[in-house]
Amino acid sequence: MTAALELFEERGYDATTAAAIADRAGVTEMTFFRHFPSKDAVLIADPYDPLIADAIRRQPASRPALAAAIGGIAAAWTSVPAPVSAEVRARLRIVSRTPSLRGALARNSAQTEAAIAEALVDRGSSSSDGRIAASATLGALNSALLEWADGDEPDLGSAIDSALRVLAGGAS
Amino acid sequence: MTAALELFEERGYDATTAAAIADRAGVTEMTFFRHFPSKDAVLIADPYDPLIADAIRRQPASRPALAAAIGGIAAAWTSVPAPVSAEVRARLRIVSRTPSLRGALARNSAQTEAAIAEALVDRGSSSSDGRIAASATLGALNSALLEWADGDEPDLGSAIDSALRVLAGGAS
DNA sequence: AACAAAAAGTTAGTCGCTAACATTCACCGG
DNA sequence: CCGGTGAATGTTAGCGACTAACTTTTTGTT
Repeated sequence: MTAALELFEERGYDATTAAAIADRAGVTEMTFFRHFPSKDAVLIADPYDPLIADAIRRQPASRPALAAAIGGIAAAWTSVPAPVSAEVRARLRIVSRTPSLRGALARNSAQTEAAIAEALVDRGSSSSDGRIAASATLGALNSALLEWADGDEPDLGSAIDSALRVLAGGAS
Repeated sequence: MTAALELFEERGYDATTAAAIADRAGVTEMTFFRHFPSKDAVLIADPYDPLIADAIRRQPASRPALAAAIGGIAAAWTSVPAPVSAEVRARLRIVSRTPSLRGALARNSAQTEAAIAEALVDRGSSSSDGRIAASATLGALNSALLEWADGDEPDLGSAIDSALRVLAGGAS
């Protein structure tokens, strides 16, 4: 993973072959793929799905689906410590600079999306509404995260806040 | 394109090689890639970006970003005739049944997203808010479209309506 | 009929990724 | 200290998406 991140920084993602990563790590290409299911998995991995889903389930029942998803995500992110967010940022910065990785990010978000949708259904949304709210929320969140990663502002929380503010309809 | 859609229906997307598509079309693999930049481009192509962007620019200035994006898309889709929507549906149905294509859909949406974001900025949004609202809207829209394509209900308009209703915060 | 431009073919290669099988390594009881 | 077992790693070979460089055919026009 270290080797991969170094190379991505040096030459960019697309110009880095899996073989080169393996080489720098002193390992075979096959070994690389045994540890990571794909080249993009080095950058895109988030184990936060259950946290988010739980936080959503704890949202007040009175809130509509979109608001509940928003509130849940905001709550979940408060538990992420600063050192972790620095790492997340380094990864996302590469993603934001590499158009070909946008698809990978979305594909990865599919699981998170399903988890959110399920949590919303548990709260009483229709499955259709749940899915829609989940994908809208994640779309906004990913967009805000990428922008945060690419900019200078250190605070992850405020990046998320601005995404949620827009979703809540408060932005002109 | 016809050859590709036939094969996707018969064997599924992943099980259809580019060579097989070219073969059925009576053409070389190279020729296929000269007409389509990638295998997934056969399914995912939408020339509606300018339409949507214009419709958004025509939204009342008083509306916040998200609401304007919603209203613009709804307005733009009313101009799509029924036969076109049948074709769109056939394509999207394959996308919805093929997880590996989800990323492709998102990658393709990037252009539409940029167009929407730009239109929102023209209306006075900050570029950050514009991007966020655009990606949320497209997330919701894509999600609703995929669900529509996979279901039985013929009316595309109402699928879009439900996406917009959720975005507007009216869904529990 | 001649010719320029556009489209299609040929060949060969890169890169991501997988399968099947062989090998080395690390740890653990005897 | 030995032997053995399971995990981690290596080897080879191959598929499929895609690209590059170059040649050939087709097409439309004068």
